[in-house]
Amino acid sequence: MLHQRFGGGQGWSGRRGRARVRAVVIRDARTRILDAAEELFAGSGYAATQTTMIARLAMVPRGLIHRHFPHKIDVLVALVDERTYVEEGREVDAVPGDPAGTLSRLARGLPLRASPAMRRILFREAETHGSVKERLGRLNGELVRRARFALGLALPGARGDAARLEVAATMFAAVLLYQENLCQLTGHQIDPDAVAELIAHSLV
Amino acid sequence: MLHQRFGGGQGWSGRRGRARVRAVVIRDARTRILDAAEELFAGSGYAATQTTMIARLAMVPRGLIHRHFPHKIDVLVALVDERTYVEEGREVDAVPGDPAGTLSRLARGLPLRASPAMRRILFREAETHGSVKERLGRLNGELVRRARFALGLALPGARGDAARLEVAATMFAAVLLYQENLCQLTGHQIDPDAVAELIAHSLV
Amino acid sequence: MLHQRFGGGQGWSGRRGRARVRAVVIRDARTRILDAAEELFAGSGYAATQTTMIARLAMVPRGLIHRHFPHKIDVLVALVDERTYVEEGREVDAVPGDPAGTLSRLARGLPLRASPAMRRILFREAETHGSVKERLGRLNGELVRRARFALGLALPGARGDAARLEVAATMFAAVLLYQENLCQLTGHQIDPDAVAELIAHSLV
Amino acid sequence: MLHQRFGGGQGWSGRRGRARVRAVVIRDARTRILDAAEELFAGSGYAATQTTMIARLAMVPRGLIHRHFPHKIDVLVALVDERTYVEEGREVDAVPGDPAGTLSRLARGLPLRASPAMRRILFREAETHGSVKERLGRLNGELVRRARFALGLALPGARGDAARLEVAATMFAAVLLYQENLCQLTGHQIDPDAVAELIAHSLV
DNA sequence: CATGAATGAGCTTTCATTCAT
DNA sequence: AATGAATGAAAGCTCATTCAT
Repeated sequence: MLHQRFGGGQGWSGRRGRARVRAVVIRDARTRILDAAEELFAGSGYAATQTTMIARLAMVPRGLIHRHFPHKIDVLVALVDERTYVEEGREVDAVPGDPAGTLSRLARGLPLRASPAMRRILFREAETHGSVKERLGRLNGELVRRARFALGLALPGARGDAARLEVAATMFAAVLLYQENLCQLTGHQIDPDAVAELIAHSLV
Repeated sequence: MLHQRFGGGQGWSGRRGRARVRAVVIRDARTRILDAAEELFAGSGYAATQTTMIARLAMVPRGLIHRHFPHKIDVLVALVDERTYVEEGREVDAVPGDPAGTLSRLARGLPLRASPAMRRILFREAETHGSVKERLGRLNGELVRRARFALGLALPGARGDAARLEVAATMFAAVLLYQENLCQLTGHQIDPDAVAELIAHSLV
Repeated sequence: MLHQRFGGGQGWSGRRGRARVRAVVIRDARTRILDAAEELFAGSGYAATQTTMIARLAMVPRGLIHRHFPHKIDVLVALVDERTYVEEGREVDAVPGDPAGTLSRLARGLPLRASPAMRRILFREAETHGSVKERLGRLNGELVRRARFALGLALPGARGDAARLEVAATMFAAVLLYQENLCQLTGHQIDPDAVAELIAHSLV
Repeated sequence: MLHQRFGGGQGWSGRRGRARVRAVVIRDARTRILDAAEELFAGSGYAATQTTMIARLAMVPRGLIHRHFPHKIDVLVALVDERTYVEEGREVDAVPGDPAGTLSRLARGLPLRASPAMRRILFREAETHGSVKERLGRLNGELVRRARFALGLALPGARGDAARLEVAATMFAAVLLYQENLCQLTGHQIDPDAVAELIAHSLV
């Protein structure tokens, strides 16, 4: 499993010598804990995952989890904080006259940095903790906003009226976000490019 | 909350007089338990919902839950068994040349009988118990199958190639099924008719 | 299973007509409850036997048990009261010079009326309720007393001293009482006649 | 209460210093739990003894019991495993011509290492768990086998025929095993030496 | 900082007992 | 008197959290 992570947030960067070594060790344990939690939360859900299981999978003693994360919920919060990221200001690479390509690039350059597992956690645990729901809302909003904007640029003639464009943007965001869930739960794989092409075609 | 239910399965039908009264009382308690569980499972998830909460919301003593459902998981299984229903053999009301209308009718006459809450439960707890996942899989499969079939009938000229039609059917099923989740989690309402219209348009 | 019972204690004997019929029905249910309890208490012990199991085996509704026996312990007490019986005053059929035959007859004409199951219950549940322990004590005492007396008569010359005779009587009582337990638990069948013969022989 | 224990199984043997101290503490808690359970199971029976009572008597918190013994039955199994021991291969110290002394030595060097309480538990809970019954069967079998063998050696002339010798061996085993039960339940003390002397005498 | 035994609140579940019919 | 649904106290067990080492 390879995760994109953004800002470990512990600020060990400047340390030197022995301290650094120890820091690395600690960071490793913390990372392993989060890795394990990510896998287990995505698989069985937050409530059904015991800290014991996390410790076992992370190969750390149980007490160490509570040293890094005083309460169980802090593990989830840390995952959401550190392993999902919505790039809100990024440029949309829209090409006028090519809505399909524009959406495809949007799908690839998704302003969401999150592993498939994290996306499942986001949805599954949206009610569990406010920060998860807030993050998910921001994410979906940004996706819709960007899809709307990109389609507006790609379709200068505005063939599709505003309402239809809104539906297209919403659907696009929904399918991209739920992609992993759909695949996992129903077995149906969804190709973002095909979705982009289909939605683009509906607006021409 | 108003649920469509299909065969309470108690077989009281022929009873009369006093026996009937008793039956009603029993059914009420059982129904209240399922009502409460449906609401709570949908809101907080199965694992995070204690039987005590169900009992309180249903206004029944705790022991009564286990009289009707020996184990907690049996409540979930009963909900899925009795409150979701996939009509597998139903006719598709397809009109050639009118794919949008055909999909709209399909969306309205969805072969899924399940409250919004039940749909959330289906997704959320798909991993919790085999029967939930199986039901969800059957449901999605039937939806895709019917959408595919309806679109084939509605578009006799087969303008869209098979692959695109498949994507359209899959997306249609996904959006319909996830509808509630999307609305709840992201706040974006999705109108099935608009989706039908968009997808139909993409295939013409 | 056929039990010897002594004094049903309900005093239905004199009733007539409808009352009698009803009495018979009641007594049947009560008897079936005790039969079932006897079998289950002997097999699994008092504490591990649920009243539900008794009701099921007796084929009576659960509520009926508590009509006849307000508390669960009352079933055990009734069993001990009605289905074990120590005839304290009975004559000992002793033949001088034939200690083996005397003991054999004593074993056969045991002043204990109790099914094998009841004997197991007596031992197993001796600590559970005072009345059970008291009954077991009385029973053993009577057996020892009679064996002692019988051997005294059968061995007029008093070849064995008093101490040895006491040991013989105690052993004889013990083996007779524990017989069922030993057989059930260890699989070793014990023949009372052989025991009588052996003990008699040891005293000659 | 002093127990002979055989292989505590913790493997602390090689530890030193602080680790050793901790080991002692742990072992103490576990031992106290088993001590308490032994006392309570012997007194009230397994089913009627709550884990709470064990915890109170052992002066440990309730959760600690389940840390050492995940399920209640595991406490019983551990007791039987660790606190009863049947020495199956031991030599029988038989002296030809002295059956009484031979049996006495056999009674004293009983191939069962178990406290009086454990012996009561063995009998009382033989039906509760397979491992208990198996242990009891092995024990009785070994006792009978040894008594038979010892008597065969002690009585070279084989005055008693095989059948009588078998009865003698069985009785000897039964009385030795049930000794505690008899004493506790009936108040009659049984002296193994007297039993040995009596049985030996019956075979001469 | 690291460890895992210790702790107890709180969960599911059981079941004797009650009670309306 | 008969019935079985209802009731809740109490059991076994789980597991997040604490804490001594």
